[in-house]
Amino acid sequence: MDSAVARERALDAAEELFYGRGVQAVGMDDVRGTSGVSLKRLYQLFPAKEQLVEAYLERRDARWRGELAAYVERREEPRERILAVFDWLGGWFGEPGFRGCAWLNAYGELGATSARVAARVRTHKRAFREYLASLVAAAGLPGALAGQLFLLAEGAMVTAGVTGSAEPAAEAREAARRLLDTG
Amino acid sequence: MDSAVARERALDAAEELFYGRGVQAVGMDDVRGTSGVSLKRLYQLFPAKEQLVEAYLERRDARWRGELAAYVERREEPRERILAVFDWLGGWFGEPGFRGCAWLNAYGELGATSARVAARVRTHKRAFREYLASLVAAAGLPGALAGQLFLLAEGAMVTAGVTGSAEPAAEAREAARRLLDTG
DNA sequence: AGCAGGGGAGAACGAGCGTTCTCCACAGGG
DNA sequence: CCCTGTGGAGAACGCTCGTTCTCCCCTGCT
Repeated sequence: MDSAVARERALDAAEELFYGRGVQAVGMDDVRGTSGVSLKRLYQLFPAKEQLVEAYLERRDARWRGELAAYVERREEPRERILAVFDWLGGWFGEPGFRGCAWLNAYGELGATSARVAARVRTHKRAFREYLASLVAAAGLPGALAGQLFLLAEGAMVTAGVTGSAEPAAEAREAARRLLDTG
Repeated sequence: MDSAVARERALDAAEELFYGRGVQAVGMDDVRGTSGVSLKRLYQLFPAKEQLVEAYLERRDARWRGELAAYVERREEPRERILAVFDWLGGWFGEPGFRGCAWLNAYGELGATSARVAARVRTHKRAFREYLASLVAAAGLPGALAGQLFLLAEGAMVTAGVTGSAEPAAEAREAARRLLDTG
């Protein structure tokens, strides 16, 4: 098996297991069993579990933001684009296997013990916030709105994760709509 | 040492350590060292670590909501009371040693593996949401506002926890004010 | 054919930690 | 003064898990 293929399989397994059960509940041996990549190979590709966690978060970050942006860009109107963020969140929350925001979960588990993971979570959140800011700017709305929309989105993610309901996305969307209409 | 005193000392130590470093990063031996309560006593009072975690969350829940309510009730005007929630959050975020919402942190660490802890987190969040709903109702505002304010508060907590800044409280307050003014 | 080396399977190692056990000091009642 | 039992200190046990090591197969080159 090619190294690149092994790496993808390892990351596929890591993502499925880490996101589904939590990082600490998953051992390297579980990753080996699910991925079919031997321990020796795993440790060649990722010298320690922490680096596998980082790679998992990094790859998921790219995909998550890419899918969000692709969804949003299907709308033409700048204000509609902003609201589309919450529609997309609602779709995500409703997916089978949704277990909250991967980055917040990782931060809760490892933020206190792994500075590298904590930094990666902050990077992801900053990027998401800046993306919202770019949508707000494109709509000609005041910059302060971006932070408020960000808080609504974060609150929706965390609440959907804890309660297992997709409803928070609709609530956040409605709040966002009212903030937009009075901005 | 009286049993009741030992229990309080154990919970004091558990709270300080679990909140400050995360539950999994703290061993029962650390709790013993900090509290001065012997392991034998600890296991008499709390037959397993999970129950110590539950007791920690329960006691903190009572205090957290009590302090919030006491702060809010110093305001007379119903709308001021709602905004006071965000002022109180800002004060909390700025306290030394603030490390995010204890319940969300515990959920991130243990939600996937301990159903009892997960249930206790949901209970706490439901109680907070219902408290907001009571403030909204007392102000004669539409019930849907409560969920939106809740999302802002949750988003502020999680963002303050990850970034270490108290700023999200002010942002959430401003968003809440605008939602109130157009409600 | 012989051999060097990369890779897989899984045992082994070592640390951490939840939980229990051993041993001892000491207080209180006969 | 002895006996009983409660409690503390800390060793011990058992398990999990991250990481490494051993052994062997198989491939590809000479």
